[in-house]
Amino acid sequence: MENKLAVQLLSSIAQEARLDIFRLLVQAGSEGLAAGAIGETLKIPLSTLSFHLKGLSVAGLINARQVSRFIYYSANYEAMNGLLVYLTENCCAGQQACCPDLSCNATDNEIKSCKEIKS
Amino acid sequence: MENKLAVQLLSSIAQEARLDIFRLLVQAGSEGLAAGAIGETLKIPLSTLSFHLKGLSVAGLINARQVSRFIYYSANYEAMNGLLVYLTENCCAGQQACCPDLSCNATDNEIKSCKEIKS
DNA sequence: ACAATATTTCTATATTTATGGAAATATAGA
DNA sequence: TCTATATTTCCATAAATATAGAAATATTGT
Repeated sequence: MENKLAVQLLSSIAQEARLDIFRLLVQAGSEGLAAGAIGETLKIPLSTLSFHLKGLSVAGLINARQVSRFIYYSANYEAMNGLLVYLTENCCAGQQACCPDLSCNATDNEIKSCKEIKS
Repeated sequence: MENKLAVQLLSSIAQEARLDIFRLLVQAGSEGLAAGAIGETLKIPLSTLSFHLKGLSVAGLINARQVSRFIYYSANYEAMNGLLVYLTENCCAGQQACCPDLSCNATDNEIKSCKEIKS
């Protein structure tokens, strides 16, 4: 990831309504939610919501797919993970004692290991 | 963490210069860097740099400490970690197959376990 | 007290972003 | 084709943010 892309992603969630939208979608899972459902849940006027959904989409932090009349929006987990890694890269001069070690979650196997420990 | 605080933190790094500054400090470790050293490394005019350092400080993402004539800025790792957790909380409807499981890094012991696996 | 260094504040200007009502577009069912 | 539903685009206005030169402030050594 490079600076400009990261700024795009960060800008897209650096706003109260958009952060709420994004977190809702992160929690909703890959199926996502229709625009109307998002607006209803978060009580956001539709034109405003549409403006923000577009911002998140253009940045690349959420995906949209049309299902008949509905448009389902979902979190782009890859983009999110890339951003988190970018932010914490080479943390603490390589000692990495002070930040979550995201690289331990970077591959599927490592994620599995991490979860096994937890359970 | 709550929405408004997270937006504050995100806004503070949702800008090219400030993201560079923050990442430089994340990598520098807890000792931090003097303002002048940051400006020199990143080629940012001092008044602009000062404006951005203030933004990051007010948001709470970096700390400042004065050492004689120098002011050392350092990353606030707690704030950063809190933000990362907030973003990924309850990811994927609790299945957490799609995002780094930061909660496995949430405590020191868990971080240790995670690292042991990796090595 | 003076000079040198480190950093911030002041200032004006330029740019970007957010808001929500009203109208437009798109899809689907009767 | 008519109607209802879902979502977006248009628009004007309001507000927040970024830039960097010049001047001001703070600290230290002589």
